[in-house]
Amino acid sequence: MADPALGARFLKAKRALFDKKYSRLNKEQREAIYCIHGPLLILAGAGSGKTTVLVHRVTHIVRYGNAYASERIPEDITEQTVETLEKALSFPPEALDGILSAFAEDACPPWAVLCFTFTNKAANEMKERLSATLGEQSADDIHAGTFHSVCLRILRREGERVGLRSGFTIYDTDDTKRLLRDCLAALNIDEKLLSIKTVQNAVSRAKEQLLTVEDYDAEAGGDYKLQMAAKVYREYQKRLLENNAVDFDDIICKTVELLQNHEQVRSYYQHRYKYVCVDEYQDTNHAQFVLISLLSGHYHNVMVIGDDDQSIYAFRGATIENILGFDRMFRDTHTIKLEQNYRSTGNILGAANSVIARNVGRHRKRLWTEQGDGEKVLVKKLETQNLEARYIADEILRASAGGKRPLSDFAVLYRTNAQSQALESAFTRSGLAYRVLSGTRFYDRKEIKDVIAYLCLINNPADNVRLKRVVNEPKRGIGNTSLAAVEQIAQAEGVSMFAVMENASKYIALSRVAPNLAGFVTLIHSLAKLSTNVSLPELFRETIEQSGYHAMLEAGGEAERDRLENVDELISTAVEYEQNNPEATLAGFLEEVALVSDVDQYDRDADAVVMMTIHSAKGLEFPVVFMPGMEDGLFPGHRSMNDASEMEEERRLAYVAITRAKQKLIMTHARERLMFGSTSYNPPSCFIGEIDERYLERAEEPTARQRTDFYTRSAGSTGRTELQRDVFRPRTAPKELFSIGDRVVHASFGAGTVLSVKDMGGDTLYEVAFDTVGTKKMMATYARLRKE
DNA sequence: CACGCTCTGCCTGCG
DNA sequence: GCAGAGCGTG
Repeated sequence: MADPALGARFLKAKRALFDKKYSRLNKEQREAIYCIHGPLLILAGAGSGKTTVLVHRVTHIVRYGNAYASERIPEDITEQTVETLEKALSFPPEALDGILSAFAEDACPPWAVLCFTFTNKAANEMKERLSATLGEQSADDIHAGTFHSVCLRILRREGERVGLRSGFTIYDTDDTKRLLRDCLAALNIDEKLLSIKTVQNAVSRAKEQLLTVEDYDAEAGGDYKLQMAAKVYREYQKRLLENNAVDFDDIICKTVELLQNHEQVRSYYQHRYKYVCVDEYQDTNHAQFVLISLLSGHYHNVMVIGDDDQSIYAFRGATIENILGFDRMFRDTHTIKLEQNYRSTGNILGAANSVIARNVGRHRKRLWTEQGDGEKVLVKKLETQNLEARYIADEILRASAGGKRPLSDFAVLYRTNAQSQALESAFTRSGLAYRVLSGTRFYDRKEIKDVIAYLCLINNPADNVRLKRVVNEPKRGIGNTSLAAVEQIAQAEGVSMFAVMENASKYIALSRVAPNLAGFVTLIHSLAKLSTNVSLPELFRETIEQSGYHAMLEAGGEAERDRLENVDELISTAVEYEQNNPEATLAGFLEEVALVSDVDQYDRDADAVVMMTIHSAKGLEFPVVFMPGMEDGLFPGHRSMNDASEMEEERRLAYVAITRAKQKLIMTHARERLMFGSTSYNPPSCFIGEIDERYLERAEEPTARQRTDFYTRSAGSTGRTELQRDVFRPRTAPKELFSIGDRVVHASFGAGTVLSVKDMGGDTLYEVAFDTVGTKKMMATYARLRKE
């Protein structure tokens, strides 16, 4: 037996070495990494290095297992070994890996670690960072993915046990809507009584709560509306089954059902995954919580990380109670709070803290920083939304002029997508390069969904929802009446609509449209045949050609040009997919498309101001952040203002927005604003009032007359007053006139050549071909061009 | 069956 | 203020 004093020195040296390895992290972060057994809740405030902790912890588990906490002392330990270890303490952290690996104990194989994320983007980021620390080989074995992709993988293997037939398709929210519309029609329910949106939400909430049709029916009780919703839910599930389809919620709750009811399957996965990690835990719903509990049911090594203060998705079913009550749901939970912020200045954090402190339902946290106070948060009142937009554009031009800051330093974060309109036009006029992260995602575009629907049909002709979507797109003379007849026969005979169409001539009811139906059937047959022997891009091209979809868009001329481009873009994604997957199949492509619906829009390298909703900004950070529309009725939204829990969610949203800013935050509000076509006069947001004044700087406002003056006269009109000049004065030389062919320089676009010059209402519109950023149009007053 | 007119309702949105 | 859906007519 070794000398106890020597053993103690060994343990001390070992732990000191680990601390040294992670010396760039703070104490709480290190604690999170070392704590690998049992339930762990990490409350990670905004900007507290959440991802770093997550990645390091997984890496640590795989490399060293329980090495840090272990009390084990090697039998053969000698004075000399301990001395070597103690000496190693002076090594740089990077040089310690070799020594530390000798301490490894119960290191976990990578394939036994499961990490859940919410978005594909987060999953990819995690995989990338794990590759960087662990090496590609091990990182690839770690199962990191979205809830949906992980569950789908399980369902593809075991789905038959919960009533899914192999090759089932996935319906997105739009397909779901279409199917629900059919259900309402079949049940003779007026959409005015029970809107599609309402049932869609009801069904989705029900599934997130793991309520079956029977449960829901029972809960409806005497409530007529709920009873109707229950009927629709029942019909909807029946039809999903007929179409061999699942919706997004089914992917989760069918997996839960599978694990709950099939001991063998449950046991397999429980033993397979030794460690379960969940990112953004505040966004999980009840079904996901149950899933996590089931999967971690054997080893109980479940770690969740998140920030209750950033829970902003209650409206889509997330239950903040999951993170608030984690320690009650999992016995012997260890909780760690990460409160040191590495992102923002003191004033910005002060503002964030004072707003969020008003919420009642939260874990108490207070962000702090070692950085200085920085600049105060600027609050600026403007007269109208257009002036607000111009103010922002002007401030950005000023702050970026002469390359002081790249445009990518600036972000404009707003509550609603509609707010981007005014901003965009102001930015265009100022010649500011900008990017809008819009609400409609690539795969949500109508033209893309149409082409995909054709492809789904080739892959699975039983898919009635997709069939109905494209059967008359472009027009083929197959209207609703004929379609209804087809559907009725299909229902009566218990076959798919496509099967009825294949034999259309057999049915008297269809005699009139039979030739049209036959044309469509021939199209799908011929494409299906093609799909077996040509490449995916080739198949896509043939699909849009033969279906007449391409011709239809071309006939649309200028108006449809974007759509045409998007369709071409889809073909490019097929090319890419084939390059990445040697065994590319149509079914595989469609599956990926169903779950990967965001082509990551945000490119942080592009030199452009970025604008987006606060929701989409979660997880991002920017040196300078503008928050326009800080008005009661807009933010917080008028629907939330008389509901305490909704107000708390809006407040968390404000907290998310504020904590995106690293150095400078500017909040603006407009006295009058166009909402739904009419003018509203909104008071400044109550959230501004909740910020302690010592963190604020209120910009003084020009008088009403002066402002109106500026607004009513268009930029550069002959009647410009001194004041207007003062507000929007060009920062470079006074307006100079250029002609075609002149070489000019723009503050943010660099050098270029003037292509055209056009007089426009006293101002001049230049079209300039820049050497590096392409051709742009801009008004002289705002472009501030200089001679090269 | 297709087109055009009127009516409604509208925040945020991952898979 | 605008888009999508419902409805009536050619």
